[in-house]
Amino acid sequence: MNKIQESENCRNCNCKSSIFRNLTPDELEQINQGRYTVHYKAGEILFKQGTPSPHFVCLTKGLAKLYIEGYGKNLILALVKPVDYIFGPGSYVDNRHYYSAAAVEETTACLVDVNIFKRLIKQNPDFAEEFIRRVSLQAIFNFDQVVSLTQKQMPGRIADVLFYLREKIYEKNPFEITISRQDLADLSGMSKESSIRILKELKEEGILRVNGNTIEILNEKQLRQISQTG
Amino acid sequence: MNKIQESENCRNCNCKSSIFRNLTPDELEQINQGRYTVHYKAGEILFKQGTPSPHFVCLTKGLAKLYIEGYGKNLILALVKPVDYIFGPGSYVDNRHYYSAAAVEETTACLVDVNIFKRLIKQNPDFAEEFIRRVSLQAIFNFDQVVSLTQKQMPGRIADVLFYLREKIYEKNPFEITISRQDLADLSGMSKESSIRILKELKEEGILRVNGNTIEILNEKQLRQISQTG
DNA sequence: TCAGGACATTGACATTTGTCAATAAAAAAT
DNA sequence: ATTTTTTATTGACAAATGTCAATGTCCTGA
Repeated sequence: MNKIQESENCRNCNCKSSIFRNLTPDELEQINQGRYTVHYKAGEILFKQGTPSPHFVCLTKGLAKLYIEGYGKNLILALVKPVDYIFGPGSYVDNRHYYSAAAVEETTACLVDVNIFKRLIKQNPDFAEEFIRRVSLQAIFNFDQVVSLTQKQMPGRIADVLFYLREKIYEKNPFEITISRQDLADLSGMSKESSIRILKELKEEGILRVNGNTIEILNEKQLRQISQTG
Repeated sequence: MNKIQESENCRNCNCKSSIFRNLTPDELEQINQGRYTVHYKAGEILFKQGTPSPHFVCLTKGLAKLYIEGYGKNLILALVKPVDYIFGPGSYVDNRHYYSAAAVEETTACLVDVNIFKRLIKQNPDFAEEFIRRVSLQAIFNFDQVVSLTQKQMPGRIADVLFYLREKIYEKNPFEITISRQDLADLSGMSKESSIRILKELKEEGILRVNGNTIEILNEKQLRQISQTG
């Protein structure tokens, strides 16, 4: 479907995360040495919150969700699609995962030894700076999310999630979601019944077209308005 | 009141953040060159969300709150006390602040030119690694916070904030809060009326002693229980 | 094809939480 | 000391949201 293609070797691979752009061929070769590829079926868990975190994970195919297992409910922090990576804060603290990750679709990932990654961070200042920049972007994204979750009412939260799905994940409109209604709820901090109801209301108001898992944003302006109003 | 004391010079200063422990005397001198001290009265704003972010800010006295100005409400992300620093993610993205900071008490801070800080990050890999470690700790803290805010009911959220205040900010019990009830509400994502009511209920149940701004956790076990139950 | 299971949908209802208005208390200013 | 202003408190009520139970739909495997 697109030009992304795996390679035997990180040097020639065109499905590596752009975070690696500052690495020399030799450094890429070091990454390659400590790397292996894994396939996951939809629903399979990549790693569980609380377990050791020995890998930098780079998604080359599919879709994964990152979620915190809270008190009865889950909170989905983000969806990750190719070519992006998963590298949680625990790697620099206590080598534990602070969230779980699961494949939403059939997924392929490259795992890289975390120590190699950290060694390169210390060796290559440009790489380190790029890494810090990405961690910062992540933090900014999280700020938006926490404001949405704590200060907006349900329609506003659903609106934000729909924009996120359209702009960052599926990148088209209409888009066919591969996540469940429960996932939609876990992304927007509400019960699945509520997420279904809000979706239905937005449909009845003509703001969305919803047909099973196909969603189209019909009235972007009004949805944007709902996102703002809370 | 304590042994913390400012100095003319970062090298001899014993109120510098421990993040600087990996710097050489020469590097500390570089920090010192681009540094100046500022005093703030209670309530004064250190910087506003959206404005340029030219400084690494290190608190040497007082207490500050970091808060996102959302839709009508504020969300307090953290309180910062000496000797700790404020350095938001915008510095590595677009040089803008993504949250505001205001003095809660009479406060003193050292401001350091952000470019000097970033230069040292690139020069000194140990310093860079320590910085990444701290950013990671921050992220982990934020995870706990977002779970509390999105998955717990009001008593659980207040319980979490009370533990935070006792363990991380005032570091004693009983403790006298210097933040308002509105701030308490902004920390726990609710209206100030609700924060007052929950405090009252916890008092009536004998879990807290509340007298004006003095709070004592009387039944830690039960409060812990409330935090867990949601 | 059919049975079983997972996911989606809906309605009724209880609970949680916010809003508004009134009052009290405390702090700041004159 | 007194007024003014801010902050804290309380109660009544409305709105938002979750829970539970029933039902429908879709998909999978025998």
